[in-house]
Amino acid sequence: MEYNFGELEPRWQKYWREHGTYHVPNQSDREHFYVLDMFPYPSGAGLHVGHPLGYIASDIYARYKRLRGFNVLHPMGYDAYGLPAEQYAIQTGQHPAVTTERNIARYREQLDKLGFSFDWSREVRTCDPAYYKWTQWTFIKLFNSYYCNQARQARPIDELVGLFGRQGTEGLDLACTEPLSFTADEWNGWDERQRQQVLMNYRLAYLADTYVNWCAELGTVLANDEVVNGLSVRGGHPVERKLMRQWSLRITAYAQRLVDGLDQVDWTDSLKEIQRNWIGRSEGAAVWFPLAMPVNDNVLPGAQACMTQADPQPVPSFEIFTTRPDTIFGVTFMVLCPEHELIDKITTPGQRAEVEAYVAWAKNRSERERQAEVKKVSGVFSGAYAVNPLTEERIPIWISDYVLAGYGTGAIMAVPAHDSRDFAFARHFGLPIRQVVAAEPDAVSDPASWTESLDSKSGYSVNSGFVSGMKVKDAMRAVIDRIESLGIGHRTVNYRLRDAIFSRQRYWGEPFPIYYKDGMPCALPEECLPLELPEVGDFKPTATGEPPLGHASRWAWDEANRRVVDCSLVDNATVFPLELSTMPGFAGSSGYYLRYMDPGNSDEYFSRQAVDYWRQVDLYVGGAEHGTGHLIYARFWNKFLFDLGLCVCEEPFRKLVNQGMIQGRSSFVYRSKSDTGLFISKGLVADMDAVTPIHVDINMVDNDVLDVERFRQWRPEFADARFELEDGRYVCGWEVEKMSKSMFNVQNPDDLVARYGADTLRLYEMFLGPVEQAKPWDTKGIEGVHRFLRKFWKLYDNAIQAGRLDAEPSKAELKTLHQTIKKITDDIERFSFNTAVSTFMICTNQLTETGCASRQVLRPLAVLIAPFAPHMAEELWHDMGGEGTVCDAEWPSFDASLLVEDTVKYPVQFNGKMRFTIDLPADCDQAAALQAVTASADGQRWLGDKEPRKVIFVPKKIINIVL
RNA sequence: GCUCUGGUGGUGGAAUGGUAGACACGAGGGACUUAAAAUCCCUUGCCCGCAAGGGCGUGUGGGUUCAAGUCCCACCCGGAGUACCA
Repeated sequence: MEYNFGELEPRWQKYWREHGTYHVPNQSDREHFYVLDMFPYPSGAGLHVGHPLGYIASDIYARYKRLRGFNVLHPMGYDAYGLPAEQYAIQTGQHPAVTTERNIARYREQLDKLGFSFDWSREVRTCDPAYYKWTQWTFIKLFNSYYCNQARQARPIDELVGLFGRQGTEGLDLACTEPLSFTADEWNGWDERQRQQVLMNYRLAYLADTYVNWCAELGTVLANDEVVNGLSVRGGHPVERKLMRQWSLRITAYAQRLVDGLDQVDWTDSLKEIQRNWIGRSEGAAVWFPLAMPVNDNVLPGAQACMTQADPQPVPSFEIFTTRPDTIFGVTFMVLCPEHELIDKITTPGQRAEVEAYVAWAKNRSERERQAEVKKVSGVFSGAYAVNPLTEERIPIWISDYVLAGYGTGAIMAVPAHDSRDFAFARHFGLPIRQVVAAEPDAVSDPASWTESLDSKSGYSVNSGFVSGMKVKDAMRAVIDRIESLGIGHRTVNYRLRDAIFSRQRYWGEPFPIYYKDGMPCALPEECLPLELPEVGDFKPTATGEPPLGHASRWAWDEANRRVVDCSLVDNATVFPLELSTMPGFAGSSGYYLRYMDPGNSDEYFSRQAVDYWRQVDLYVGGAEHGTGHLIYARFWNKFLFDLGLCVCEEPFRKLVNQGMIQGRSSFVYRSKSDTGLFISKGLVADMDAVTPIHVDINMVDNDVLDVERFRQWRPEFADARFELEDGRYVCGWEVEKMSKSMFNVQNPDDLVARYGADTLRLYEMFLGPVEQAKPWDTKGIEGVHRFLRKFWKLYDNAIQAGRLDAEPSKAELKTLHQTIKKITDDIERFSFNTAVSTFMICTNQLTETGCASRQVLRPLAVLIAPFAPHMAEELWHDMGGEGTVCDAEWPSFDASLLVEDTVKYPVQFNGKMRFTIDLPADCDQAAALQAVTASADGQRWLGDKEPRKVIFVPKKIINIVL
C-alpha cells in the first residue's frame, strides 16, 4: 500500500475529534504537566509557515509527556482584541467582532490540518464576555488593593483605610505615586472626596496625570514596550510625550519580586537578562542638596527642610539620586530636568527669560527628536546655587533635558570627570571638571587634557576628603554611611521600570468596570460583571476627541438598579457615566493560562481544585519578542493573584523556550538598467550596479530557478520579458528578509500540507534547525523529509507483505531499536528535535538494509515517532496490531546492555608510553567494561596480552590505559 | 555605548573535552526505463597526487590539556535587546 497521507490524515483527525482523544480531565491519578503556546492574534492574513513552528515543538513535547504517562494540559485560544481589526473596521465599517470571528475560523481550519493535540474544549478568546469578565474582575481587585513594602505583598485597600484612620502614614512603607505624609488626625478630618484622592495614590490600579506616549495617528496612548525609537510598534507612527489622565497599573511595586523571581524559573539567560535590563534595578543613594541662596517663596513644593553642618537653620533643599556616592567630592554642578517643579522657584530674575525659553523648547520637542539628538548638548543655567553637603561648596544649578523626569528624582549631582554625559555637558558649557577617582592612587592627571570621562568603578578615590585612597567600592559605602549619619540622605534602590499605562482610547478592547461619581472613579460591584462592550455607530474618536465609546448611546451606570442604562439618564441621582477608554492588548493575555485550567467556570476565575492540580505552566513556548511586554505583565498579574491567595505558584511559567523567528527567503530577478525588458540570470550579472533587483514570488521559483513562463504571466509589464540564461535556466538571487506579503516570500502551510501532508510539514519544520534559532524558510529540503516518511512507511508495508511480523528480530535490529529509543528520548528531553528527526532517518536506513519485519521492533518505533508524525503513527500502530490509539501507548524503554560499546579508541603515545581511551555508556560497571574491552577484538588488537600497568577512570569512560 | 547571542563545506545544520562535517538539501556520475516520474547505487571540506598516500582545515591571535569547534584571555565580524536610567 502506498503512503496516502491525503486520505489517512483527515481520517485520523476526524477520529480524534469524534472520540475526544485530546480531551483532558482536571482530575487524574496521573501526574500533571502543562504545556502552553503563546496564543495567536488572529490576523486577516492567516497563518504562514513561521507561526506553527512553536506549536509543533510544543505539540511534540506534549505528546511525548502523555506517552510517558502524564496527564497533559495542552490548550489553545485566541488573543482576539487588538488594533488591526479595529483599523480595518474604521476603513470598512465592518464590525471588529465580525472580522475577528472570521479570522478565528480561518486559523482554526489551518491549525486543525496540522494534527495538533490541543484540547479545544478549553478554548478561550479574550473578547468573549465569559472570559473578559475575569480580566475586569482582576482589574477591580487591583483597584481595591495597595502594596505593602514591608510585607512585600498586595493587601485590600480597606485595610489601608483603617491604618490611616489609626496612625496616618506613620510607620507605613507603601508603594505609591508620590510620597505623602499625614497624621491620623489629618486623615480623619478629610471628607470622603479628599480621602479618595489620597487613596488613589496607593491603589494598584490607579488614575493619575502622567506623561504618556501619545500616538496621534492611532488616536491612543501606548505602553513603553509598544514604542520603539519614538515610533509605535504597530504602524510605525510618531509618538509624543503628553500629560494625560490615565489608568495605570502599579507594576513598579513588584519590581524587586520580578527581579528575584527570575532566579526561580528555567528560562534562557538571554531572556532573563532582557527582563533584568528592562526592570533596571540600580543601587545607590538619595542625597539632599540644600539651596545656597534665599528663595523668595519659602513654600517649596516637594522640598523639605534639612540640617547641614554649616548652617543649623532649616534651609530648602532638593533630592538627587546617584549610583556613585563616592564621587560626591567631584560634583561641580547640579542638573534638573526641564519638568522639575523647583525650576520656577529658584530661577533668578536675570536668568528667567532664558530658562523659560529653554523649558518651553524642551517641552515642545517630540520624543523622537529628543532621542535622535542624544549627542547634541543643550541646557541653561538657572542662576541658583546649591551647597555640596560634604564639602560645603557652592555649586551652580543647571537645567537640561539629558536629565529625565521619570527616573530617580529628576535631578542629579553632576560629576563630569566620571560620567560621560556630565563630561560632555561640562565641556560644552565650559564648566569645571575635577578628578576624584583614579586607576591607581597616584595616577592623577589634569582633566583638561582628557578626551573622555573615567567612568570605571575599578580604581581608587582621590581628592576626596575622608575617603581619599580608598577603593571605589569602599568609598561608596563610607560616603553613604556618612550621609546617613548626617541625616542628609540614605541608601536606596531605583528601577527603570515604569508603571504600565492601562487605558487605550480605542473601541476593540475590554471595557473598564468603572463609572464616575462626581468625577471620582468607582468600581462596579463584582456581581455585575461582565460589563459588556457596547455597540457604537462609529469606531473613530468623537467630535469632542473622546474615545469611540463616546459614541455609545447606552453607556451609563445606574448605581441603584445595578445595570447599564442610556446616557441620557445621567442627570438622575443614581446614574453615572462609564469609563470611555478600554484596556490594552496585554490585559487579556496576562492571565489566560490560568483560565485554561478551568475555562467553563462562571463563578470563579478558576477553581481552587483546578489550580491546586495544575499549579503553573510547566513549559511555555513562544517568541522572545514578548520579553518586555506580555512576559512581564503576566508575571506581575500572576504575582498579584498569588498575593490574593488565588494562585499557588508565584511564577506562572516554570520553563520557557523561545522559538526562533522564521524569516523569509526572498527571491530576486535582475533587470538591466539600460534595457528594462531584459532580465539577466544571477551568474551572468557582472556589475550589480547595472541591474535592478526585483522581488519575485517564491512560488514561481524552484531551487532558485525561475519559471520564466509564469513570470511572464505574473504581471502585464513582464509579459514581453526577455531573459539572458545560464545553462538554459534563469537563476534567481536570494536574500533573507522578514516574511511578508510585500516581499512575495510568504509560504502558506496549507499548500505544503496538500502537497506533502501534515506529518511531513511537522517533521520538516523541526528538521530545519534548533527550535530556538532564527532561520530562513526554505522549502527545498522538504523533499528529503517526505522521502524519509515514505521510506519509513515502506518499512512497515514490506514487513506486512512479507508476513513475518512475529519473527524474532536480529541482534543488530534490536541494537538499532534501542539506540534509537535512547537517542530520541534524549533529544526530546533537551528539545533537540532536529537531531531527533535525523535519528529516525538513520534508524530507518539501517532497518531497511536488514529488511526488518519484526513487530517487536516496528511497534515501539511507531510509538517513538508518534509525537512527530501522529497521523502516520496511528495508522502504523493499528497495522502492527496496537490497541486503542497510539496516544495511549507506553513510551518504550531501552535495554542498556544492548548498547555497551566494546571498542577501544584513540590510542595515543606520549612520554614514551602507549595510552588508550575507551568510551562507555553512562551507567555501566567500569571494571566489567574494562574486562570486556581487553577481551574484545579491538582490545586484543591494541593491547594484545599485555597487562595494563595503570588504568585511570573518569566518569562515563575509562581513560588512559597505560602499558 | 552597555547587555545577551552566534561565527563549522555550495546550503540547512551534527558533534557529554576524545576519529570534525552526522543527517538532509544541492551538485556530479551511474543503474532501471522507449521516455519521464518514482526508486536505487557511487562521489562530493580544501590543496597536491594517475594512484597509494600526504598536507591544510571549525572567524583571528595566544593559552590550558595526552587531546580543544567545545574550556580560559584578547581581538575581528554578524544577529538580538536596550538606549541620555545618573
